Amino acid sequence: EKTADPVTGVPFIELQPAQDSVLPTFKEFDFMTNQEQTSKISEAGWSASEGEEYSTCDIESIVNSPSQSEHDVTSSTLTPPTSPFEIVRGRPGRKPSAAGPLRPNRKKQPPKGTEEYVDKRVRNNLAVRKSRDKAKKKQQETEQRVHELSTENENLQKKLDLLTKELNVLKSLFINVGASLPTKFDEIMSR
Amino acid sequence: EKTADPVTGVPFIELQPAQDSVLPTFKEFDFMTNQEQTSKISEAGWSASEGEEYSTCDIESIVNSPSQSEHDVTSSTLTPPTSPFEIVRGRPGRKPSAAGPLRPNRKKQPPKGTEEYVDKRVRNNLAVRKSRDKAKKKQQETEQRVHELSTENENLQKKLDLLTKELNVLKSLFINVGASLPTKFDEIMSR
DNA sequence: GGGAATTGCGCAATTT
DNA sequence: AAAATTGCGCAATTCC
Repeated sequence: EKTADPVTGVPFIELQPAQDSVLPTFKEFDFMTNQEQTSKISEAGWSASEGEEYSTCDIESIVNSPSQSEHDVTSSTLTPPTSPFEIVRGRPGRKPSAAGPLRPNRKKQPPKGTEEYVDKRVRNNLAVRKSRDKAKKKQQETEQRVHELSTENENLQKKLDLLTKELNVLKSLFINVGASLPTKFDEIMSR
Repeated sequence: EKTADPVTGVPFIELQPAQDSVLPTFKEFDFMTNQEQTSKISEAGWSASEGEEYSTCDIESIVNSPSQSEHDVTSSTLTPPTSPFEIVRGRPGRKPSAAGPLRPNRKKQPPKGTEEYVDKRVRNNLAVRKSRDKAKKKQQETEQRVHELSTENENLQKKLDLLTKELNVLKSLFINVGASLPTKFDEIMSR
């Protein structure tokens, strides 16, 4: 029986199955095909409806945890962690997104020899490049925005300083002339 | 003979070898090992000293060019393009950085079986992850900064509006009382 | 010179 | 279903 990921060498972690669960263990589940996983899931009466959010595990904390039993599962949005599936994704591989739900709807990947496969790869590679260019552009624009806002801020601050100074001067002049106006002033300002 | 990259399917471009060159053609060079490339280079009496900058080609323009002979080689900083090595990098692969120089000083990569190789890969993979985490963190901080600056900006603008209003009121009051102060005012403000 | 840090790229799992 | 994202590893390059 395998005890570590054949590719990365990261050791598998022993996880406790959910109580009274008919669900397979982490390792068992992980070595199933998508189809097998899916049927196991429905067999267990467990399903994810659209919009539901499930908790995921923090892979790093599992891998780095001195005690293998402490696998800090983050709190879920709607459903408390009740199934080992929620930590299945702790296996080395794609890390789930922030609140990545586990949706047992993986599609079978096309066979590696097929023309379909090649087509898909080519298209995906184009999409990946596009997406990354976009992200890069966004990053640059965000930094540009910071510069613009900083400049604008400085200018506003300068104007503010100037106005404050003017106002103080005017007020002191009022005092010199006579403090008879503050009442009127407040009245006017309140409009 | 191969006419396209086996992986990406991007067609290879026919390039003209440098005049009187003992250098191999693009395709020949591209299929050499690093070591073979290096010896070919020194064999041709071509070398890059520290600090020299060489021109590189614009891969996109080559690939997208309707005419395969127009491979827009960017102008070099110190050395005009005189060798096909400068466009060797037009092959699908790592795109040279902005002014990416071509330095024929590639180190021989450790053999794939070696323990040294594995060590290197492991270390590099760690470094890559670290670097990407850092970049991601930076991006988030930049966006956070935009938020902060925007908020600050709004607040400053509000203050500014208020002060402006106050100032206008005070000034109109002055006018009501008598226009004798503007002179003094300017005098005071000029300090 | 040499190891760590970057970066373009492709793969495949996932999300949208 | 197709396109967009995203974690990850490789290898070339750059940085220090």
